[in-house]
Amino acid sequence: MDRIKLPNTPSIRRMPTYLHKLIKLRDEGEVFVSTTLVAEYMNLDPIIVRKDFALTGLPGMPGVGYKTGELINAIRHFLGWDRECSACLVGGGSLGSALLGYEEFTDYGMRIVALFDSDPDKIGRFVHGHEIFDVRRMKKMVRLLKPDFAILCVPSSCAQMVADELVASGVKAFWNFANVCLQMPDGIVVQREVIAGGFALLSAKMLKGKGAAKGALNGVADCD
Amino acid sequence: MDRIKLPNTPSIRRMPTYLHKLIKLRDEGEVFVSTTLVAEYMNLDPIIVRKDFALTGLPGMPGVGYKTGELINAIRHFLGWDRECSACLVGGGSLGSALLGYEEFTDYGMRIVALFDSDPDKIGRFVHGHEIFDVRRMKKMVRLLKPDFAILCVPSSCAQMVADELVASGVKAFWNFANVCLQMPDGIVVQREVIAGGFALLSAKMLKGKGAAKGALNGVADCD
DNA sequence: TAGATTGTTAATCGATTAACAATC
DNA sequence: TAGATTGTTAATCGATTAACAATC
Repeated sequence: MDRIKLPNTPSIRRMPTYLHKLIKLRDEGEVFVSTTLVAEYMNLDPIIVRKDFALTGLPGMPGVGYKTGELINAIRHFLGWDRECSACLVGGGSLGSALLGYEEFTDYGMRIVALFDSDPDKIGRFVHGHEIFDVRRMKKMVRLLKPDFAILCVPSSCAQMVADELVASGVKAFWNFANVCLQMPDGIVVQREVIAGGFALLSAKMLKGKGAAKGALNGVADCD
Repeated sequence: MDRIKLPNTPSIRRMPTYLHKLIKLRDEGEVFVSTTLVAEYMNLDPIIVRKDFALTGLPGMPGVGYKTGELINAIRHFLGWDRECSACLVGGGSLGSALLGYEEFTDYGMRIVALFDSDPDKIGRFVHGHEIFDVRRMKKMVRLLKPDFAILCVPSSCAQMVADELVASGVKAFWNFANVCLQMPDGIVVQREVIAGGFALLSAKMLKGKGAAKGALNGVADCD
C-alpha cells in the first residue's frame, strides 16, 4: 500500500534515448559529445541534458563535452543495464513478437529466457528464435528459471490471473502491457505501459495546435 | 524551433486509464463512481483523480461522486476523442499488427484508413482486415485520404525519410514508434513512444527495490 | 444526523530554467 | 586569447499533496 515514488522519473525516461543516440555517435567515430548536440537532436534545452548526464556521476570536460564511450557506460550503469537481467514473456501475440524482435533489448542487458502462451495453435512454434511453451508449464519453469521480471502481453481479461500465478512462482517485478492496473501485494514492482496514454498526448497536442492556429490571428501564441 | 509545452501532461497520460476503467464500470451497471474507487484501483492518491476529473469541467456530486456516463463523455471530449479521427499506418510488422489489433482505438474515435509497407511479401496481404499497400503508393493515397495523422512503425533507419515524404504529402502529425527523434519543420506535431523508456523506469524501480531491502536493515525506508 | 465525497485554497515538493563562474 | 562547454547555485514553474468548508 505504500506509494514509494521514484525520483527523476522524467530524466530516467530520457536515458534510453540518450543511450541509443550516443551508441550511434560512437559507432560513427565520435569520441566526444556535447550536451548541445544531443539536445538539438532531441529538441530539448541543453541544460536538461546536462542535468541528466550529471545524474550518472560522470564528469564532463568544460569546453569539450563528454567522452562518448564513458558516457555510454555511465548511463548503462545508472540504469543497471550493465548487468544481465532475465525476463519471461507471457503472450506470443503480435505485441509479444514485436518485443521479442526489439534488438536493442540485448544492448540493455535484457534476455528473454522463456515465452508462454495458452493458444494451442501457437504452442510449439518459434518466434524470433524463441519457442512458445504451454502456459500450463509456466509455474514450474518460472520457479526453475527465476527470471528477474515478467513481461505481460496477455489479454487484459487474464492479466491479473497470470500475474497472481507468477507472483506465487516467485516473480517480483512486472512489465505490464495489458490494459489493467494489477492489484499486487507490497514489494512487487510493476511498470505499466499505457499505449493509449501516448495517443492521448498526441490528441491533446493536435487539439492545441488547432486552437493556436485560431489564436494566432489574435497574436496569442499559446492556448489551453 | 519553438518548444511549445503542453500543460497537464501527467493528467492527460492518466486519462485513458480512467476512461477504460469507467467504461468497464458503466458496463457493469455502475451509475455513479467516486474518485476514491478509481484512485484505489490505480493506486493513486484520490485527490490526484479529483483534480484530473476537474480538468474535464464536469462537476461531481458531493457525497456521491460523478455520473459514470457523463464522466466518460467529458473525458472523451477533453481529449478530442468524441470526434472521428483518421490515421494511416506505415509498417506492417508485428508492432503495426499489434496496433491494428488494439480494439480500444475504435472507442477513442481513431480509424486507420490505410496501411503501407515496402516488403513485397507483405504487400497485398491483410492484417486485421486492412490490406497492406505498397509504400510507393503512399504519397498519392495520403494526398487523397488526408489522414489526421500518421503512425510510424517502420525501422528507425527509414523513419525520417518516410516522415519527410508524409509531410510533403500534407500530414501534420505523427505518432512515432521508431527509435529516432524526427527532425521536423515548425507546426508539425510529433508524439514519440519510447518503449525502452518504460523498461528504464522498471529497471530503476528494481534497483531501488534492492537498495531499499538493504536500507531496511537500518530502518531507512527510501534510498538515494 | 452521520458518513462520504466534492471543490477550493494554500503549502509543499520536485523538475525545469536562468545566470554565471570555471575550465578546456 | 576567444569560443564553447561544463558545473553549480538560485529562481521559476508546475504538479502533487494537505487542509477544510460545502454538499449530498
